[in-house]
Amino acid sequence: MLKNNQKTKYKQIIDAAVITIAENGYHQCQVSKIARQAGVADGTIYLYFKNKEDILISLFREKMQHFIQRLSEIIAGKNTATEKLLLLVENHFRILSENHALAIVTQLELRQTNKELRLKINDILKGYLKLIDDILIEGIENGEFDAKLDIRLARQMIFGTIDETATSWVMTDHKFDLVSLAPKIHQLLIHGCGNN
Amino acid sequence: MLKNNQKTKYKQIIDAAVITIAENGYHQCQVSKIARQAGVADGTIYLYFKNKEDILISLFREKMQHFIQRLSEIIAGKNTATEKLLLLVENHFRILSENHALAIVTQLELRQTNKELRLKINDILKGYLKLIDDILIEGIENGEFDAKLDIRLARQMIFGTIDETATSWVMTDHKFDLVSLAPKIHQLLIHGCGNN
Amino acid sequence: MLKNNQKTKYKQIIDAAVITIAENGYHQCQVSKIARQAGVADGTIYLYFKNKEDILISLFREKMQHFIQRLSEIIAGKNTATEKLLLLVENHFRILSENHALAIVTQLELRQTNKELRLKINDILKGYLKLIDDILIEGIENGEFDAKLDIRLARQMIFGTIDETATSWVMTDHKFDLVSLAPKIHQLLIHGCGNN
Amino acid sequence: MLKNNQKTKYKQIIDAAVITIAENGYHQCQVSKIARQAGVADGTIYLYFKNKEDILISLFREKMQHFIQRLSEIIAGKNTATEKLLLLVENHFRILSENHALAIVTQLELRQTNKELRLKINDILKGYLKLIDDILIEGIENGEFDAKLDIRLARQMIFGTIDETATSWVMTDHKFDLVSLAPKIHQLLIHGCGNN
DNA sequence: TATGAATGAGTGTTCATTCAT
DNA sequence: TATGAATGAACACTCATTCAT
Repeated sequence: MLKNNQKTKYKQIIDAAVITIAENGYHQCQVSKIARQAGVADGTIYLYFKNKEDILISLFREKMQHFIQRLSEIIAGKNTATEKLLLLVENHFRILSENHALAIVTQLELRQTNKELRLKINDILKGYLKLIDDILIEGIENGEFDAKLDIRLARQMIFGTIDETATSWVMTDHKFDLVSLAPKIHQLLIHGCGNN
Repeated sequence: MLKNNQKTKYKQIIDAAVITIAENGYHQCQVSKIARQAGVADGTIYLYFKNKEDILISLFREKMQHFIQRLSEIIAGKNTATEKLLLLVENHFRILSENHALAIVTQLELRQTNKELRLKINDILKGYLKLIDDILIEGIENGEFDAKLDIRLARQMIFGTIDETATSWVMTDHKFDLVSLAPKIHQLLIHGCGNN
Repeated sequence: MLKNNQKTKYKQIIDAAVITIAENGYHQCQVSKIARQAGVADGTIYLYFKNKEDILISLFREKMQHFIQRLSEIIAGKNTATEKLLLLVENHFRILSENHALAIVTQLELRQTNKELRLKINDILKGYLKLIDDILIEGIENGEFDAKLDIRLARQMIFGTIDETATSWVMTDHKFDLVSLAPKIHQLLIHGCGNN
Repeated sequence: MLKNNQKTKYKQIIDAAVITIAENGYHQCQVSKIARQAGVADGTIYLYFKNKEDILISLFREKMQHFIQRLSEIIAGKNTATEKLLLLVENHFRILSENHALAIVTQLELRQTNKELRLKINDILKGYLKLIDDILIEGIENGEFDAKLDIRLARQMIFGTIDETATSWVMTDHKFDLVSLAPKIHQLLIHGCGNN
């Protein structure tokens, strides 16, 4: 019960942080603003998080867990790596489209941080990159993908392309429909620019 | 003579900023540190730049101009879009490899800024993206690239892949040789992951 | 209890400001000096005042309130405007004499401010000028004062004379006894220089 | 010729200072602004004035000299102290009315200075106060004024009243006609508020 | 657990003055 | 005389974090 209550307030603060950062930008998001949004006192924040940076890390970890969980479930049971890749791109975009505040925070605001924090974020990101790697390995093994594929580089292409497209979408204030770009992006990732 | 001297001090401050930001990180880089590194007084900075942000913008504009200039010259006169793309990737990586401090600043530190500044940076970046677009258009016109290519998405894939790889290289403290990855990246961009 | 405590710290800072400004002069009175004198941290100042200028405005408002309050009580119940005017001059001088630091601040330091702040100060001053006007009106109505008196000009004479005398006293480092000048000043204000 | 030229540039800078201070306010009036207004280089200022404060002192001395000179000439030859006092008030107001910029500078901006500078200004002011004293002495000697008049206090009343009225006029952006107030002010100074 | 008043370290920018030319 | 590029000291204010209650 107590633990449940803690969990509630912990998530409450994280959700308040997402909203506050999205609305004010990372550098205009003071701890006191998060506290006010969460409906708790400033000091209470420090009962659940070590410091401000810890809020960010926890926020990213928490959200990325759901992200990975959801994508994993969607991908699971599909037969081809090609199809899995399409679903990954499409649903990555879908999740961001469903939560603009979160999209702003992950694509823009969370990057306005120092290298140390970026390394921690990269660490959390590994779980997501593992999803891509698994698809790539499966594709190579069953002959869908090029046997000589450099997994790391292919993963960087896939993640870099998705990320660049998503950031571009956020920078233009979500002006266009992100999800509908998935098939074309997928086509590019599988076949490249070349006239094959 | 005077103009020359001014030009010199302007560049002197910009180069000092690159070094100081790379060494200290964006948020630990005080104007006074840049001044000391440049060998001028704090106040002198403000004879050449409107404010601290203006140093960053100017730095990025100045360096990106050379970047684009150099890549343009290398690409000019090549016959195929495919070859041009390879040279673009390779020399993009080469320029970063030649100047680790600049790589740190552009890949990491310059991004720790608010949206407003990011938009200004994006504006400057457009000159570079135009280079990519021109290659894509040429490739489509002479049949090297897929006629149905979405230029914007293809450009985002190319830039996203290069950028993600470069950032990854900087985040690992330039542990591997970036330039030698160019051919494989190029292969991925042209043919994708698929087993064509 | 809380309100009481707040009130205490608010006044504590104002009193520290009076002393610090009187000792150092307005332009040499840094916020940190006021904080040190008040025995609080610099940041605490900003829990009670919007900014440095707000300290000054508040200081003047707070002191002027007591000033007016005290003069009003002394004047109340006296029968003639002439007597009231004497008491006003005498007690104006008395209050300044009792608090040299405050006298320095109001006669000299508070005037070293820009027009905008001066207008705010003038606004607060209106309460005091009203006291003078009321005396003048009463004097006219009961025949003590000239029926054709221009209230505004008479008020400016009275206030100008008191103020000039007080400033002169402060500029000479309170060398002479201010209060004992009241009867002569009063005589001048009532009868003028002329040989009536 | 050279001396003439010097004189010219000296006055040129002083006049530029009056305009610049009146337009920008004392604290927004940088030496570089005065230099630009005067059409000289910043450094040139320091060939004619010791420092910024010296510009102010010199400005006040220069203008006050003309002020006193002009008032002296107007007063000279008049037969009664009463008439002289009227002419003094009237022409004091007239000179200020003729030069709004100068009025702003002397009534408002020049007072935003520290005690040290104020003492120097007071010193220059003595020449003007002497004019008043002479009128008072003459008035006492020829029986126009009260034989028991305290010269210092009477002078403070006269100057304080003129000054307060002039400042009030400047603070209201010269909304009313200052010169036409002279007779009433004069009446007040001679006869006071009383119903004589 | 929860509060919120108090803390105090940290920095971009201005501008009077100088001095080499 | 005249210039104007260069100097560098000086300061109000913010905000993450603490701790007495």
